Amino acid sequence: MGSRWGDTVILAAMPEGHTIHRLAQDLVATLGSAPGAATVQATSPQGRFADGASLLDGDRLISAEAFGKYLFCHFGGALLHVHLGLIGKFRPNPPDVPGGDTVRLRLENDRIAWHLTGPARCELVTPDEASAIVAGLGADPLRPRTRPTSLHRLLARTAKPIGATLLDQQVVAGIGNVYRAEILFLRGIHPERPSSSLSADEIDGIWSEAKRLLRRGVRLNRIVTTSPAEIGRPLARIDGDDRLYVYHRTNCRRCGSELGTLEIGGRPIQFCPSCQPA
DNA sequence: CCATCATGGATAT
DNA sequence: TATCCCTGATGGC
Repeated sequence: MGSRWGDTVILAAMPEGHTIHRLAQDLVATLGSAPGAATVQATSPQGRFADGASLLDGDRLISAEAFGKYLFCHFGGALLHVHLGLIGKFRPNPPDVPGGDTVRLRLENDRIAWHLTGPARCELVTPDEASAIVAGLGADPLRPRTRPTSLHRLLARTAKPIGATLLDQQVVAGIGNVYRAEILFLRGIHPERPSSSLSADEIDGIWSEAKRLLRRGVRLNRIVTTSPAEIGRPLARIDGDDRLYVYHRTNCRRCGSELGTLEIGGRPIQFCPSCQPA
């Protein structure tokens, strides 16, 4: 269930790039400081980020930004880096909800309390350390004015399957296991195709599809890749089994064919043998 | 109650 | 390639 914040229901979103970009927006909107606005109280109910939290306590959140799945929160006097990993969550609560013993970091003002649980990373970093993290990432389709130039170059250079390179954050940042499967489905590309065999048009297609789907993910705060026309319902009302074409399904949502499953890039991917011929 | 699994990634071998 | 790390929903007993 989502928690309610104003008119917006904020769902417990799943951590691919859209989740992190949406978090950056929501954190600034709810905790961010207009000049003279209230400061943030920071604690670590779990205790594992006690030093960092005490350093942030009483500071102001100036801005927050996402690069792929990496989140950076710029406070007045410190820079917080958060990576949710597979199971991490950063959830909004009413301010009277206390943090439980799994809450690594609690950021609170008079209106809201954000609870960070299960992060792969929660640390204070220097600007140089943050730059080094960002420098190691491929192009992020959710970043403004970003072009797929490096994507073309990196794919041309490797015969590794496209299903593997799309998961590699050094090649393209923000795509995870769900979007990988859905993007390749929508572009009709078999996941085992060697990256270097893709045409320029196919790479541009992957890029624009990623941009479209991830942007939609930010807007909805969840992953929906099916089209309203195909499902026969408005986007906001597409849910459950109808949200995806192939990921974690046994049959193709479009043509009904039995899906294949392969382990590529160390993780399982479903594909439609009919819609994505080899 | 317990085991399993998940939309991720760093680190060891 | 294998192992480990975090949490919590789920399903089997």
